[in-house]
Parts: sequence; C-alpha cells; structure tokens
Amino acid sequence: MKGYNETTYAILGILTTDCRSGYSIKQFIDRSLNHFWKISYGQIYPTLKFIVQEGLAEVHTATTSGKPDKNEYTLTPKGIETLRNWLENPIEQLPAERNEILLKLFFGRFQTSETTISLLENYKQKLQTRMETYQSIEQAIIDCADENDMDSMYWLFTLDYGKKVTRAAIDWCDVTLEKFITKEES
Amino acid sequence: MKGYNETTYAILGILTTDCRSGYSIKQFIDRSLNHFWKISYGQIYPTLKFIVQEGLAEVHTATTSGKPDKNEYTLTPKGIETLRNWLENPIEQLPAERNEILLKLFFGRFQTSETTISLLENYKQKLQTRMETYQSIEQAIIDCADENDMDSMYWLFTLDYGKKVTRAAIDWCDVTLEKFITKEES
DNA sequence: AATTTCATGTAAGTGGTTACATGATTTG
DNA sequence: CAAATCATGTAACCACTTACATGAAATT
Repeated sequence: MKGYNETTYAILGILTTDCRSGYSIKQFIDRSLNHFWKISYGQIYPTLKFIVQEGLAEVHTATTSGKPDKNEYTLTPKGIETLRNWLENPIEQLPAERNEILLKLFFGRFQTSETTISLLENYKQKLQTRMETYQSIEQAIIDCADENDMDSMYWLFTLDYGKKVTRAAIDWCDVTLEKFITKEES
Repeated sequence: MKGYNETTYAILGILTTDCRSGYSIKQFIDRSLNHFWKISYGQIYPTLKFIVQEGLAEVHTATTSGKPDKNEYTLTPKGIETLRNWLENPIEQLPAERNEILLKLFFGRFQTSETTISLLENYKQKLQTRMETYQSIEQAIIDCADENDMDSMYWLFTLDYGKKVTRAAIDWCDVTLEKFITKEES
C-alpha cells in the first residue's frame, strides 16, 4: 500500500452510498460501475485498511443476527473532504486504452483479407453484445427509478457514454469491413 | 518473465518491419502505435530476451561505424508462425476501460453543477486536442504515403477508429453539458 | 564544453488479478 | 445435506512504469 490512487477515491465515493462493507462495495461495483470500473477483493480489503489508517473512515463491526459479522466503514469529515477535493480536480490525462484489435489490424499485411474480415466481424459481434447489455441495463434503470433519484440520472449519463462510444466502434467496423470487401471484389 | 502476452506479440509484429533493435522498437511504437499501444524500455528489453529464449528470434550484434553497437533481432520461422497464429485468433474479450471522468461524474450528486460542468468542459477540451493530433497525423500519412504502401492503409484504419470514438465522446460531452445547463436554468 | 541522440539494460515500486483459506448461514 | 450466498482476508503472481546506471557519438 502506497498512496492515494484512483481505487482509493472510487471506494471513498462508494462509501457515500449505503454500501459500507467490503463485500457490498464489491457488489455495488459489479452492479453499477461494471462498464467503466472493475475491482477485486484483493484491492478492496487492503484499500479499506489504508483508508482507515489515513483517518478517512472509521470501522465498526456490525453483529447482525443471522448473517456473519460485517465491518462497516463510515467516512470521517477528512474522508469527505478528500473525496470532494478529488472530485473537483479535473482529470490529469485521457485514459490511454490498449486495443488488441487495432494491434492485430495494424499487422494486417501479414494476414489474408479473409482473416482480417473475420477478426473484424468477431469484434463487431462482441460490441453488439455489449451494446445490448447497455440497453437492457438502461431499461432496467428507467423502469425502477423514481423521479427524484439523482443517482440514476448519473448512472444513465455513464451508460450513455458507453453506448455512444460502442456505437461509434460498431460503425467503424462496418466502414472498415466495407473497405476490405470492395478490395476483395476488385 | 512468464509467458506469451500481448507485449510479446506486439514486439513480434514490429520485428516484421525494419525495426530490429530494442531502441528502434521503442521509436516505432512512439511514432506509429502511440494512440492505442504504449510500451517502455523496462518491458521491451526483457521481452526481447524472452523471445530469443523461446526461439522466436535470433540476435546478432551489429557494429556500425559511428554509432554504438546494436542488438539486431530477426524472427525465426517459429517466431513468424507464432505471430501469424496469434493474428488469426479473434480477441478473447473487449478491452475494459477504466474511465476516471465517468467515475467522477457518477459521484456527481456530491458536487455542484458548476463543478461537474467544468469537469466535462475540461474533458471535452482534452478530447478535442486528441482529435487534432489524430487529424494532423492522418494528414502526414496521406501526404507521404505512396500508393502501394500497405502499412499506411492499416495505419489509417487504426487512426480512423481513434477519430470515430473520440468524436463520439465529444458528442457525449456536448449532450451531457446541455442537460446540466438546462437543469441549471430551470 | 554541454547537450542531445543512440543504445542497452536493471531494480524498485505500483496497481492489479487469481487463487486460496476460512467459516457462518441460508436455500434448495 | 449439498450448494449458494454472505463475509473477510492474504500470498503469489503478472504487467507495467519510473528512475537509475552506463557510455559512446553527434550536435549545438
């Protein structure tokens, strides 16, 4: 454990919701942030420990009847301050995505056109599946959100981002495939 | 060093071009693959060692007059086979991008509208800069590419991907900003 | 004479996942 | 009673970056 990284802030942010334990943080991320943020227990528990060490949150063991003991974390004023400070600062740099399909395509002169085409078709299919997932999540949010639910609004914003970017990638697949197919015919 | 990872294949791919040393591989990546693939010397040199160990390439020290000695790597038939095999296999899964701006936006109910708006504007500005970079690279490729240059075609494909996806992200910024601004007015 | 470019490499550190260990309670 | 879910944690491993060490030649 080193310093304040994005994972720390992500957990700090989640602690402002009703999720207060390592286990429920994981669930929250898997359900709500999954399309742009993933995290494993191997990060969550050490980070929670770090957060307490830094005085950003306090732990209290909740002994509920029926279920196992739970470590519940509550943000301290310092924790809230730290989170808000991070939220207010613009991101330092755009995420640099590694893209395996672009890497394969880049070395395309080493392959046959058919191989490249099937690579692109496979990629497009995966993007379409992702798009369908986004759409069904969106529908689920719209169906169960009450009017004044602010969280669901922000959730929809992030989903919209995913949808727009995925749509653009699918379009690119179509355009690129088109170029390969006309090249094959000629 | 463990096994065959994407970095290994990336380097194998570059070794099919005129780049045959660690130093020139780094240059190649910085010049041509930078928008979807980055790599450091700390990866390149150990990976080259691994590639030789696996019999995918051979090293020969080239003593050029004037410049320092250079370790030149040449793919073996096994190396070519390994690369081609990787190129032919579809990608296993879509890259899962972590997106800091979406994370910040997600916790937006913890901020003022003005903060969110300036966050989005800053992000949009960064995307626009990226777009301009793509455009000028594209122009440079078009200007200096000869008709039959296959590499430049594939290069343009990957750039087109970057442009389309960035365009979509900029659009999303506009749409989302619009929603915040109308919300502020009401 | 100083700086940049060419060239190769390593050690330490960061950020992360996977697999494992443990154990209670609930549901089928 | 077996399986799933709830719950917390760690050790090993992987991928990668940064900073450093070295040194020669070219450029300014």
